[in-house]
Amino acid sequence: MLSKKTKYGLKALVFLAKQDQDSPVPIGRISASENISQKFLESILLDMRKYGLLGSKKGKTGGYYLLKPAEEIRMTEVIRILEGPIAMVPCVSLNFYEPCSDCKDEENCSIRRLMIQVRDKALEVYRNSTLADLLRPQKNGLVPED
Amino acid sequence: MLSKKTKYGLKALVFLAKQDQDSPVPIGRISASENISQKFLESILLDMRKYGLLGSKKGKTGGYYLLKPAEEIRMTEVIRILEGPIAMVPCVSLNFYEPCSDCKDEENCSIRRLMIQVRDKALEVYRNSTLADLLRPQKNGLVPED
DNA sequence: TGATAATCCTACCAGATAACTAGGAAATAA
DNA sequence: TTATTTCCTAGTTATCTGGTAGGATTATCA
Repeated sequence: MLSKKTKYGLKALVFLAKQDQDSPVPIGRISASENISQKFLESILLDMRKYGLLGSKKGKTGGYYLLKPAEEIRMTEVIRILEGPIAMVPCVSLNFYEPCSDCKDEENCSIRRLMIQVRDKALEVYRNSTLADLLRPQKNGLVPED
Repeated sequence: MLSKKTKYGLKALVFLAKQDQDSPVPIGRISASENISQKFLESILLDMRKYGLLGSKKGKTGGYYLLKPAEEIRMTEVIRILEGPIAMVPCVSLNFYEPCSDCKDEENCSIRRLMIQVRDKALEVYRNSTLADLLRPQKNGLVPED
């Protein structure tokens, strides 16, 4: 499940991308518009700044702003900063790898093989979508049969 | 992240599929072989039985066994029983749908659109693999560049 | 220069969930 | 009838999530 942190972070990014890029947007405006606890959002934005996704300006006319055009902000980057690993199992994560304590034969682990497939498919999606793609208003896809 | 419950459950299924299908396997044998707390595994197997994945037999020669051949046990089914929704967001789940409390316009939610793509890709993987596929010993796939 | 309005930083807290544990009832085979 | 299993309910403990509190720091502007 996607954490609220990730959800809020994504919403904030979308909001920022829609704003005038020449002046920073204060937290209060984002939290009010998106119905997010200001203090919680504060910590999320701070995080995104720390990892180079956002810039910030202190003081009276301060706030947050995108450091790159929305077209260049890939979802792989965003998800990893906000949610952590894209993989479902640490032993399959590319950026947050950790061996399983119990697993003896990683190479031939059946669960691992399945989870690698899932990871690769998710990566495919995230790699091919940028913040700019999230902005385009358009109908959601149809649901599959199962 | 995959819960330990799911991991253990999958391991147990794989173990069961490898055994002689004519006699039930007691929990103790599975937990010992797979290094899982017996009591915890007990509750997991009970769950899988409840949802029709496993059969059980009480008493002295009792234990658990698969109700279907491994080829017919799809991962969609297994994951949903053990882990719950496959989707990352309830408002996108096919089997565990729930609307977002905050979301005003579900049809045009940008996060939702992204998450539908991810869900569909994951479904694709799970739908195309059965318990039998997990049994085949074979090398894990190569890692992609990013 | 001082009031104001913003980010920055550390720490804390409450509720939920995950991962297990305890103990015994019910069933079944030998 | 005894040993061995599943079945069931109800705990317990540890970790994580979401949210708060309070103040230090920085920058604008009157």
